[in-house]
This record gives sequence, C-alpha cells and structure tokens, in this order.
Amino acid sequence: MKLNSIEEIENSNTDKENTEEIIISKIRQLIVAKHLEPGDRLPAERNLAEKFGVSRNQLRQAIQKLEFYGLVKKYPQSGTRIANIGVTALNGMMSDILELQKPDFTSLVETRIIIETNAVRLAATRRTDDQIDQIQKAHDAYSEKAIKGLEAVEEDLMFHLKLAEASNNSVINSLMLVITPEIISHFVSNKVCNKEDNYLLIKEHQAILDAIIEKDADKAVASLDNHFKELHKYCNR
Amino acid sequence: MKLNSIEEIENSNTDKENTEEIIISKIRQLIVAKHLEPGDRLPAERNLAEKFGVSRNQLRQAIQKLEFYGLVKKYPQSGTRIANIGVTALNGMMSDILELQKPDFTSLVETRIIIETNAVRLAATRRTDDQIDQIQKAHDAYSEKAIKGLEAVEEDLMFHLKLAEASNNSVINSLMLVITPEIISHFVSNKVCNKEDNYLLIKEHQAILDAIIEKDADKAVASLDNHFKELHKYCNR
DNA sequence: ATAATTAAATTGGTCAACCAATTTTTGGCA
DNA sequence: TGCCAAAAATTGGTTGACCAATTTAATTAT
Repeated sequence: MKLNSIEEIENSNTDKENTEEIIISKIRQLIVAKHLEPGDRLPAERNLAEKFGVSRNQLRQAIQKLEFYGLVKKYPQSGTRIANIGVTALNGMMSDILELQKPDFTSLVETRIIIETNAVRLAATRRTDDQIDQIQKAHDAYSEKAIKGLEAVEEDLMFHLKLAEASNNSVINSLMLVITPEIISHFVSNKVCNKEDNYLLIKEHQAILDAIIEKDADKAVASLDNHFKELHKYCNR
Repeated sequence: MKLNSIEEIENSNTDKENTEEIIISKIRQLIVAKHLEPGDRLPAERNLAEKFGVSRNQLRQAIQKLEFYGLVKKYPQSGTRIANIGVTALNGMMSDILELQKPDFTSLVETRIIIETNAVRLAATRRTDDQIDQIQKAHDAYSEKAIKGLEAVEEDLMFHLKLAEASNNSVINSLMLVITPEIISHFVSNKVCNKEDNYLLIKEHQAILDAIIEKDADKAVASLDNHFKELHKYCNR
C-alpha cells in the first residue's frame, strides 16, 4: 500500500490491532474466570503467550496497553498484577469508547458544557495563584493571536484546559483533556469559528478569568454560560 | 527488592519511567524545533534512538505512549506521523500527560455526582417508556436482594447505569459506565455499605424513579441529592 | 522439627538480528 | 528530456536469546 496523501492513510486498520483486542479480551476473560482481584498476579507472559497461541511480543504489547489503561501494573522481575483502575484507564477507555460509539456531537457538546461549568465553579473557589497565572498566560496567548485575526483554536483549547486544571479535580481535568480536543477538532474541520467574533470571545474569556480571580463562583459560571451561548446555537441547529 | 505485600509494591518508581519521560520531552522539543505539523513524519526510530542516546526499544515504548494518547500515529512500514492536532495543543497535552495525577477518590466521587445529577436531570425530560421499564426492572432486582438483607452492589450499579442510559446522552452514558464501577468497587472493598440502610436506599431509588416517571426534573435531582447525602458524608470524612 | 541459607527456577526487561512492506534512488528506455 | 520499472535503502514490526532481579524450592545447620 502506497501512501501519498494523509487522506489515504487514515484508514489502515491492520489485523495487528485486531489481534491485540483478542488478546486483551482473553485476558479479561481469564481475570473473570479465575476471580482475580486487585493485587493478584497475572500468569507469566510466556505462559499466557503459549496459552493464547501468540508470540510473547504480541502479548506484551497487549499487556502494555492494559497498563496504559491502568488495569494492570507490571513489577519488573516479579510479575504483572491487577491494579486499581485509575485516571489513565479513564483516559484510555474514553478514547476507545468515543471512537467505538461515535458519539453524536450534540452529546459531546452537552457533556462538555456540564463538565466545564462545574470545573469553573470549583476553580473559582479552589484555584491557586499559580493556576491563575497559567490561565492568564493561556489567555494572553489566545488574545495575541485573536487580535491579529489569526486562528487561535489551539490557544482556545489550552485556555479551557487550564480552567479545568484549576478545578483541582483530577478526574474532571482528565475528562476535559479527552473531550475538549474532540470538540475543537470538529470545529476546526468545519470552520465554525470566524474571526469577527474574536474580540467578543476575548472579552468572554476575560470575564471568566476575572470571576475566578475574584473567587466568585456564580459569576464565573454565568460568564461561562454566556461564552457557551454561541456553542449552544451551533449545537441545536 | 523483595515484594511481600502490596503496600511495599506501590511505589517502585523505576528510572525506566523517568527515561521514558525524558524521551517524550526530547521528542516534543524536536517537534517544536523542526516545526513539524500534523501529518509530518517523525524521524525514523533508529535515528531518534541514536540521536537521544537510548536503545531503540526504549524509544519505541515512548512513541507507543504518544500513540496511545493520540498525539502520534504509526504507519507500519512507512513511518510515524504527527496526529491531526496542532502543535500548541500537542505541546500542552504532552506536559499534561507527563504529570497525570492518580485520581483521588474525592475527585472521583465529586465528578460522579456532577455527571449523574445532570444525567438524571436529562433523563427526567428525555426518558422513553422503554427506558422507564428498564430502570424499573433494575430497581426491582435491587429491591429483591436488599429486602433479603443480601449485598446488592451489582444491582445498585445497574440501577444507576440505567439512569444514565435514560439521559439519552451517549457521552454521559459512557462516562458513567467508566466512573461508577470504580466507585462501587471502592465501596465494596471497604465494606462501606451496611445492610441496615437497605430499606432506606430502596425508598431513595424509588423516589428518583418516580420523579423521572413524572418527568419532574427538579424533583429527580433533589431525590438524587438526597441519595448522595451518605456518599457525601463518607467522602468528606 | 524448624529456621536460616543457598541454589534453582521464574519473571519482566533488554538487545541485536531479521522480516516484510514502503519509500527512495537508480538506470534504462522512448 | 521525461517517464517508468527495477533495485537499493529505509521503515516499523517481529523474533528469539539473553540479563538481572525476584521468587520458589531445596538443603543444611541448629
């Protein structure tokens, strides 16, 4: 297969991923069948590889993915143990789920609004001064580009991610990390943003930031709501 | 290092992870320095490995992590390309990834409450009759066990997942699917639930269900809030 | 018999060589 | 000069052997 353009590339669903999924599925079955609990050791890589009829490498990669997901933790010369599920799992499973179910854009936006609204509410009361600085820097970066009439989608993304970070809720932070890029990329590909609104958007961002600085939760949420008005319109048409 | 108990195990921050972070960081520097854009090819693994003074294996693992987070995509015998996301976001997300926190239980519970509250609110207005039936069935299954004084964690889980399903928001549904089991498992392992409260919990579930049947969003949310009171107490102690 | 010590087996990690597919270069033909 | 096919170089993927640390079993001393 010759790859000339990015478009041609996108769909190259090798059987490799398929094999990996099968292995993961088998491991999960094994966990269920043997009633393995957090902390328990998984069978050795070599054993599992033989049992499943795959190479050790393939099995190792599958396990590595499970480790990324946070479902499993490896201990160098000791074994692989079942772990407590963590944020990483959340991240990984989310991206899987997002691709798997191909969520409707409306649901995505709706959820994003819910999460970010609460993130901002928390941020208004919990934010540290350092986090304020980071939000401010992101806002400045955005403003600088927006004033010039340039596209500043990336900077917009960073601003919102920094807001989520200031919520000091690691789960919310992770969720925003996963959900927001999806939305942004959708907007970029559809050229939704127009440059005329940039000045307005800067002011809206500023209002949110000000409210968080003042630790005024209600005002922060209100400012965010206002910021989302345009998004609402786009979403419901 | 001999590992006798799980506790001893937890903190085994090998230099391996550290090396990986260094490699990822260097890759980021390289992307910035060479002004690589989405779709551009990364230098070959062998070259990067030599350039960074690490083995190809270590570099491959670092790249695999980047691929896992969707920042990079590998094309089997062709090369590794930068994913369809801007440099700025890429930069930001990379640093975020490098310092991904483990989720504290408080954040998890907090987020769960946020999501489920909104799920219930949406469910009250959007639920179909069929979804009502499913919630009812889950509730009955729970009640049956709870009345007998049996543990009914699974049934409780199903009830809440069915609530989320009735929100008719695929993303919220997915999130609940990921978050709730984590919380439940935590509660199970800590034997938080006691059977004396079971009758009370049944009534609380019933109240939520009734409100959704009546399509009374506010009442549904209030009922859920009441249901979460105990959770709140546990979370904040 | 029991506890401590030592040896053997097991484990995940690492490395270098090799593979198949792709990409680039080369060479020849029109 | 332009174009196309073939060969060489490059690429990520795979394999099997080896490594150091750990775990388990065997052995010995008390």
